[in-house]
Parts: sequence; C-alpha cells; structure tokens
Amino acid sequence: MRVGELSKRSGVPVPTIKYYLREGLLPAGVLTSPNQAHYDDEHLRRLRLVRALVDVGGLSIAGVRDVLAAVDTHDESLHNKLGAVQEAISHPGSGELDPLAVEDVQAFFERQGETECVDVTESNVTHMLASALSAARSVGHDQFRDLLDSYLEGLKIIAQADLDYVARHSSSDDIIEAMVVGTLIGDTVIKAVRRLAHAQVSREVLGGGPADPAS
Amino acid sequence: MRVGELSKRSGVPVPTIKYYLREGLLPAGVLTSPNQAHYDDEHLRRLRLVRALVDVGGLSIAGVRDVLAAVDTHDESLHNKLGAVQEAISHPGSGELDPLAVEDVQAFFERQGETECVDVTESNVTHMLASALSAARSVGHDQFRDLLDSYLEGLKIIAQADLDYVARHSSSDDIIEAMVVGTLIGDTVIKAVRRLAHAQVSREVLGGGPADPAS
DNA sequence: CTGGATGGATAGCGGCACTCTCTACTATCT
DNA sequence: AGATAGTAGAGAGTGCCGCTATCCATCCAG
Repeated sequence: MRVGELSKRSGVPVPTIKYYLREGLLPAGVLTSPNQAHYDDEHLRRLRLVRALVDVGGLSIAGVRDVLAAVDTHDESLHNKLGAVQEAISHPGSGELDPLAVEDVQAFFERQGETECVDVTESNVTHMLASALSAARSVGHDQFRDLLDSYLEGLKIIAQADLDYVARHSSSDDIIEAMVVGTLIGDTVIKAVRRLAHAQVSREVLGGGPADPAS
Repeated sequence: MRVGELSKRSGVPVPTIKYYLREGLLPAGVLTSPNQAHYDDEHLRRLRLVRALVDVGGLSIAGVRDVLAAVDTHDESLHNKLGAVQEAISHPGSGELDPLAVEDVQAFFERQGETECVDVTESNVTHMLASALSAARSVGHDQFRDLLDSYLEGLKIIAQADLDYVARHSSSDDIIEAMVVGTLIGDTVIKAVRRLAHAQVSREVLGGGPADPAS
C-alpha cells in the first residue's frame, strides 16, 4: 500500500506519518521509484503501536524511539531487554529526592528479602518510586510509605495476571511488544479501575450519587 | 514570609511563583504595602501541592487549576466533590472509541452488578478505561479485557488500603487534598511497584540479572 | 541613604509535536 | 496523450505550554 492508504487505515494524517518516518519511528517503505514506496501490514501495526504509546502511554516522541529501539534489539537476553524497555517507559521524576524517602524504598526492598544494597538512583523505576514518596513527604504525607506493602500485595495479583496474559496471547517473537503494550495500557486501565473502586467505596461510605463518577 | 523566602523554602524560582500567582494556582499574599506582601505556611503547603500535581501527577497548569477548584469547594457533598476531583485528574484519552471496547466496559460493569445502563462517554474515568481498551484492540490485543477482573481484584485491596490511609491520616478538612495526593502519587507508586513486580517475575521465569531493572 | 528585594505587568524564549509548503517526479484515469 | 491526483523528501513555519526575562516604581534593612 502507499502512504495515503496507510493514513486512511490508521487514521494518522499523511504529514504526521512522514514526520514519524523522518524521526525514525517507522521504517521506510520499499522504494519502487524515486517517489513511490510501498508499505505493508507491519508498517500499519508499528504505526498503531506508536499511536498507542503516544496516546495511551503518554510517551514523548523521543521516548517512543527509545522503547522501539529496545523492542527491536534481538541480541540481548529477554530479561535484559525487558529491563531496557521498562527503563524506557518509566520517567524518573524531576524533583530533589528526600533522603528519608530513599530510606523508605530501601526498607521496602529489605522487607521483600532484597539483601544486597540497592542504589535507588540507578534505575528509573526505583527513582520514580523514591521521587513519588519524596513528593508525598513534601506535601505532609510522611506515612505514605505504609501503603507500599498493601500495594505490593494487590499488584502481585495483577502482575501474575499480566504474566499469564502474555504467556497465553503472544509468541516469543512479539513477547516484548506485548509487555510494552500490556504495561502501558495496563497502567491506564489500572488508573481507571482504581478510580472506579474509589468511587464505589466513597459511595458506600459517604452515600448518595450514582455509581459512575460523573455527577 | 516574603516571596524570596517562599521560593527558598519550596525550591521554586521566584518568577515561577509569580506565574502561579497570575494563573490563580496560588492565592495572593496579604499586602502590607503597595509592593510588599506576606505569605504564610498555607501558601507554602499549597505551592508544594501544585508542584506535586505537576511533577508527580503530570497535570497541566489548567488541570491543576481544575483540581484546586474542586479541592476548595465547600458547599457540595463530599461524594460529589470527590467525583469532581476524580474527573479533574483523569484524562479521557484522545483517539476514537472502538464500539467493542465500549461493550467490554459495559460488560465489566454488569459483572460488577451495575444494573443501570452506563454511558461510557459521560465520565472521564470510564472514557479513559474504554479508550485504553480501544487502544489495546487497535494494536491487536483484543483479549486485554480478560484482565479487568483480575485487575479489580488487586485494586480492591489497594483501594481499601487507600481508604484506611485517608481515614487514619487526615481530618475532614483536608480529606479531599489527601485523596488527590493519594490518588496521583499512588498512581505513580503503583506504576513503579508494578514494574518491580514484573521485573521480579521476569527474573524468576527468565533467570539472570539483578533485582533492580537497571542492568 | 543606598543597595538589594518586591509587586505588578508585559514581552520573550525554548521545546515539542506536528503541519505547511515546495519541487520534482509518477500513477492512473479518460 | 493529456489531465488529474498522489508521492518522496526536506526545510520552514505554527501553535501551545510552561516558564523566564525585563522593566518600573516602590519599599525596607542596615
């Protein structure tokens, strides 16, 4: 197919597709003439992935490029690749880290049987966690860390479901892509469902109002 | 205190504080002269809240204004106020909604005993959920909806912990603020912990590598 | 009295994600 | 064969957002 059809089938405007091509988010099509190229279903799939990363995952163009680079690497171990992807889809957070928050994270790791000393700033994920706890402290919620264990309890259930899903619905070829999509879309789904759960609890405790939070 | 000290204590540059004042994110200080104003700890607290919403919650300035407006309303019922805040901190997502995804959401509600017909597009929260499932479908993950029940199971534990936390650590005065902070910071914490759980699972299943995902 | 900070207001900047425009073609329809 | 529409590629332009810089008339501490 040519770029016009790619645009029609994906809903992405032609100039935007050209922009993504320039930015290296999409591989170039096969040139059949100096000004004619063919694109296939793989391009369409990749384009939809890009849109999902941007729209649902909230990633920047540069972030998408990082993720795709990790997805496309073939010579690393799967575990390392997953780690790289996770780093790419995790924003560390910008503020200063409260040392107490760092301690909270370390204590959390130790409670989980993590004996070796963890450098919190070494990974985007742990940095994100510490920076969130830091922010909580800065607005007066010193005890937020007490929630960590409960969160982990709930998230173990969720992570297990994620693993089963990936194992069931993806071959080893696209397991990385499934993890990316599942993680980012899952984040959004989790946000939404958590809000629904809050609304339900608030309705039970405070009464009144319909189930959905639009009033 | 004057603006310089407010800046020093919060780490926010003076021009930025002025900008927030202009945008109505911070209430004006008490003028003691035509060009002298005093700020108190309440301003500091509010400023830190704004930074937390921006940095950790990823809200835009306009979004912060909406949230603060909901936080500051005193004449509505607590339940409605919570709903308003939830709407303010939930981005609906931009793409087209797949009708099948809408059906998935409705089926989910029905499984949860929600008998009345829910208009998915009426609330940012349900719209967010539908749009995430939509995005999943568009990249070929039609079965993502199967995760919803497991997610809810995990999130019930988390929502319960959230409720206990709010009940324990906040008076009725700042219960709304606690919900906002807890929801947004909680979102980030949940993201991070879920990634840690994934890393742990991946390490167990795929072997190799250290616990933290930086490698 | 004086040097640095302040309130208030307006203008400017840098980054990002497109979007527009242009040229030189090519494909297709009639 | 001619008219019309589409295309690759590349640079410039656009609009928004979140600050940041500059200015001026004070004001206040030392």
